Amino acid sequence: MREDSTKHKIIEAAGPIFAEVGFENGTVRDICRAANVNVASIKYYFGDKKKLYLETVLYARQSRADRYPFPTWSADATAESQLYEFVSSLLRRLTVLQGAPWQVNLLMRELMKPNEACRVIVQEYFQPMFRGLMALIDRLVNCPLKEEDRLKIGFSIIGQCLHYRYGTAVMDLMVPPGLRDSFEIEQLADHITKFTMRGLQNYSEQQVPSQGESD
Amino acid sequence: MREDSTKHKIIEAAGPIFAEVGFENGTVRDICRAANVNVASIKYYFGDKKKLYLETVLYARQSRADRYPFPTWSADATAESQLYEFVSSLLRRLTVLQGAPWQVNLLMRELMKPNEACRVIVQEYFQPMFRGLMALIDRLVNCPLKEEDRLKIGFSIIGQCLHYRYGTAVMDLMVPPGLRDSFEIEQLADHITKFTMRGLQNYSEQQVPSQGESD
DNA sequence: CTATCTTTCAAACGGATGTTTAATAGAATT
DNA sequence: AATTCTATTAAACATCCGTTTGAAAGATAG
Repeated sequence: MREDSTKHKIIEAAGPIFAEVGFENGTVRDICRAANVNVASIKYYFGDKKKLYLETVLYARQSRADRYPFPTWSADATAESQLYEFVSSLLRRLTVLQGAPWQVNLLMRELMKPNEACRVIVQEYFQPMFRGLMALIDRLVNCPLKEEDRLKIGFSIIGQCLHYRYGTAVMDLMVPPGLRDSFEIEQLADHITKFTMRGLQNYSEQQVPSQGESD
Repeated sequence: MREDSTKHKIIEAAGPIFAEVGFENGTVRDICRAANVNVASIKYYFGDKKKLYLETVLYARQSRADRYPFPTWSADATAESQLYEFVSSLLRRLTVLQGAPWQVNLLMRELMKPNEACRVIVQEYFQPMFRGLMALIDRLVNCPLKEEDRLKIGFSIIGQCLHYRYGTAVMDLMVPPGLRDSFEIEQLADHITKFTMRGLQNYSEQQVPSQGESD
């Protein structure tokens, strides 16, 4: 698709708008004004607003995948340094604490309130990342894992990261201004890595006594 | 407020609608049809749609606080059993893995995309819970903590829990049907508790060697 | 009963939305 | 040059939105 084609201009204008206010609240008039095209162009090129949204979401996924093909870990790196790399790159992708590019916001919006594009995104975008993480977990743990435990550990890692995106508003009210310096991406990744490493270190060797076990 | 008053009927009808589709997409006509009242009632009782939304959010907060005042831990329980109690009650509050009542969904929506009601909710609903968690963390860790570390640990715990609500759509596609039995609240709470306990156990005694530290 | 206040109602207002039309301009083809 | 296809345009259409109106119905008090 040519960079200056009308279709491309519309998608590039629709992306940030849909990402910020969602499908319903993004009006075709706003989009067309931002793209400097006539309103009728949407019917002409996409059929209707819904199809424009779908193409915009898939375009966002594609352009993110192009820019971040997939983190390739150097084979000789330690498993822990790979975990750190995974966590920090995930935080960076979500551009936690910064304004995220519209592609990320649009994909997150789609994942949280799934439309038709969600399945495609999960399969092509999320699952490969998650499989990489699961393989990494196997390398981090000193014993074979049950599938369900692998999943839960993966969710624990991802949950720690995603919370810094979901809970932005809450965090702003919880973290005193004087401590903001301690919540940069590197330090968050460092904390999450260490927290997770300890959580996994003696995963099977020594079970912590737990009350949840017996009742 | 009387149970059958018009005002009460409107709020009870507005709650589920706003919770499901948000403020902008919830129409006063839909709400009034659901409540079996005339559209003009909204102006009469609330002034306008915005004020109705605000009152509905605060009503949701109040009714949740009434139902779940705050978990009172028995003083003689071990810190770990208190952590398990905290985690499982949080999961249960969010009614992870179930359809949540509209009050929860509305509050979550408000926390993620804050309007004016957000500050009140954070202050009256979230901060007390979080303070309780931080005090619990102090009891779990065998050394004095820096404030920023306390916060990060708290976010790690809460992040693990909240991910099971945020990521519902993703999880449904990630967890094979055969493994669903392993993802009941008790087992999730058990995993998160153990994972966290290990993450904290030797928090200061022995630092895991980390690559994130030196670069 | 009368008068006053509160509550409900159908209808309409002004504006915004997604969509469609019919005409026009430009490029490509014959 | 004449024709055909593509692309763009301003304007209109039908619908929905939040809000408002003015009158009717109901309750309350004198």
